[in-house]
Amino acid sequence: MTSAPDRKMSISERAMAAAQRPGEAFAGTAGDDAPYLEGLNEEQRAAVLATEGPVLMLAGAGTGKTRALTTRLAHLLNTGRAQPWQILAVTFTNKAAREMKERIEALVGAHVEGMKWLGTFHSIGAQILRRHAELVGLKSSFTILDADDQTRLAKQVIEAADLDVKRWTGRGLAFVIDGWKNRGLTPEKVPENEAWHFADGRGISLYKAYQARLTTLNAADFGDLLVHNLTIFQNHPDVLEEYQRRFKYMLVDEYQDTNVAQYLWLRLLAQKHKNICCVGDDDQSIYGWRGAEVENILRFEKDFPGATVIRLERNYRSTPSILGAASGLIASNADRLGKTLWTELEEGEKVKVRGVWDGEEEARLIGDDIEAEQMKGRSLSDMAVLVRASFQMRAFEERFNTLGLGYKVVGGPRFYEREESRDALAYLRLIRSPDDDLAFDRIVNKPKRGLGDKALQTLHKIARANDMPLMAASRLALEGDDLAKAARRSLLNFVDTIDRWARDAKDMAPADLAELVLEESGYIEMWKNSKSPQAGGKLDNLKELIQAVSEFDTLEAYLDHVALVSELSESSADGQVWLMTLHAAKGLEFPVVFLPGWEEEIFPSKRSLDENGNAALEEERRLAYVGITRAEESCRISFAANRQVYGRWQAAIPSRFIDELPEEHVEVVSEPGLYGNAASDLASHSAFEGMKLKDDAYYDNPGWRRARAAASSRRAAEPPLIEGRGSTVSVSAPGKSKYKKGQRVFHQKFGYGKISSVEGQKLTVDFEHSGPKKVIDTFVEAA
DNA sequence: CATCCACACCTTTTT
DNA sequence: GGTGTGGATG
Repeated sequence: MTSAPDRKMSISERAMAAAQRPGEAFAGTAGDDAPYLEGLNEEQRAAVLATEGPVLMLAGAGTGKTRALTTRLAHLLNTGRAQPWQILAVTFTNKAAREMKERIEALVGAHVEGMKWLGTFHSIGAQILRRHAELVGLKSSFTILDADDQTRLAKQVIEAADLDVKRWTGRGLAFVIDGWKNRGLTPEKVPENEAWHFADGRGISLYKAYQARLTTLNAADFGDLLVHNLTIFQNHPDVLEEYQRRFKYMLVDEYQDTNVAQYLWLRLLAQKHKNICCVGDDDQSIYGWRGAEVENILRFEKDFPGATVIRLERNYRSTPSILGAASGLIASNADRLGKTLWTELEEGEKVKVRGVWDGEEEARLIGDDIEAEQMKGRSLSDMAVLVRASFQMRAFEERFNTLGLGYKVVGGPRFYEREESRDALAYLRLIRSPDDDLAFDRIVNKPKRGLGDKALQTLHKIARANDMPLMAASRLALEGDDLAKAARRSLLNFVDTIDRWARDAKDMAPADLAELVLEESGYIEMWKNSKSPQAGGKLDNLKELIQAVSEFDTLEAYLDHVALVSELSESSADGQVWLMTLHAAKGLEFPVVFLPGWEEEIFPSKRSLDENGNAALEEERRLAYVGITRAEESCRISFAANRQVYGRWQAAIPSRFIDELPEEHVEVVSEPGLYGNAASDLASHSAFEGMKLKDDAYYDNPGWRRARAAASSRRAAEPPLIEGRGSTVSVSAPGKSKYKKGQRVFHQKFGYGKISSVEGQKLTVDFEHSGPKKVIDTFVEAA
């Protein structure tokens, strides 16, 4: 059980925490009746007490997973089974790591400080790599590259290989390399036949070149943090053994999201003590696109014979309606371990499904709902709007702004991805690691120092000829006479200044250094003189950045933090509605949850389906499951008939996921006639009988009347149910269309077109002006 | 070196 | 629809 970012511990948890005076807890008397075990259910308790040997904890949504998990850690510490630094606890996200830390702290107090090995895979991987960097040809001061740096570097590699940069993008190469790294593959280990994944068979050699560049730059990308670990463990058994011995107990959260590299890493480390506890929920695996392998969790028992499997199925979060809807939906997935969530909570309101005319109306109605809830005394921070993709957020932000509703976007544009942040960081990076060419390139002439293209080209040439970093090449260039006089003076000044800062850095607080650098470099001056309207904001951000640095003791710690965390700490928000993607919402819960945009092509995402077919569809469905199960009391799904994408109007049809919701847990509040006979058919359904037709004055326009007319002319034509599991909601109504392939039709928004295929009531029409689109037949008329 | 314009790409999700 | 990049131009 986890909670919204700003939610406090429950009262019982606080009581437990208070009862647990840190010092006394370590007296060693804690046994099976320790106070912190109170209030756990049988399965949770089993998960805490099964300390020895491999354990797989299958924890459904809202079943008190985090509580079981943190109690387990507290138990290990309290019973003296392990010292804080002998426990490896890995999570997938920084948010999860932070939360776990806080909750353990509440249980065992300051002892959490000793838990040096609690963190994300990447941060722990980085820690280990710093200690043994030289074993893979790096210095321990190596820079961690973010996605942007990675792409630039990949692009440089492609350019150096004389390939067409238009055809083979840096992003593309970075993507392929990432895929290999996710599977734990160094260039040597990539199967030959996969060279074709990029640039007509040159994939592997480009990967090699890319790695060589990284070594020269003394840098590691995200994937390297783990792959280098694997290389070190495999080539240096003594190092591996050191860690195997150290980690007496291991704990892995969100195991369903681990990729192959992470899996190998865990397996190597667990070999000695085998006390590994993996927690996960196969139904919440939503990171397949990033290399996560659900198989890892599905085959745990094979990997660790004799594993104890514990299922947490009692849900403390949601009402039976919400659970029922979610369970019914996820039942359509074939590839799952399967579990049955149950709850003792009261029935509560049904999951509401609402169809609306367009995205604007959707945002307006959700805004209204939020205000209505607020009137009833509900706090804004108890409500969340969860979207599939971030571009969907804009409609809501605009609406909330007009209403004056406070909202908080989680995971929006990232602070450290902004231009000024990256520039400032580049200065700091170059000071710490002079080999960091990406940083050098970024700031050598920013602000302008008269080191233009000409000078830079010369430097790059020298660097390439001698296979050295740009900083070293600069020194060399200053000895030779390849540079123009002005450039030479300027470069000398630049190099000297960097050197001086590097000396200063040794005995200076990092925040002071940052301030000094930004001032002396003229960087702040540059923005002050800028006429750009954003300059003010940028200066503010720079101040904020310096403020952030001041929370760290060393420059290193700060730079690592930035690379691995990439967000400023979330300030808690009362009086603000949450707005975030479904991915960002995993692990959170809210009394009221809005799930807009449930339309084919958006959710499930077309792009995802195009790339990965059925596997992707199942992942999208799990994402829907995650969304619904975030809700405690009220869950409101909506879809629009029309939506603007890229500024073009698109007809949309309701998501197949809506059809898959079990009818008995759902209440449909679609505007009547919206989907032609679909909605009216629903009205004839037992569950929806007597549904009041709303006054439709609002919809009194020609297009609408046409749609209505078409709808009523075919009322009760076809049964609305998709066959299969008896009672499911059907909104997209696969009835039979009166239109035929090849027929010419007119559509209110798209104009004239010819039908290219008919599938139930869904037509694919080749419109003369807007190209092929899928539309519901009630929206067109014969032309 | 600054500014303009054409164009491509975008709208999946993140360490 | 907006934004960001890269090339051409003054």
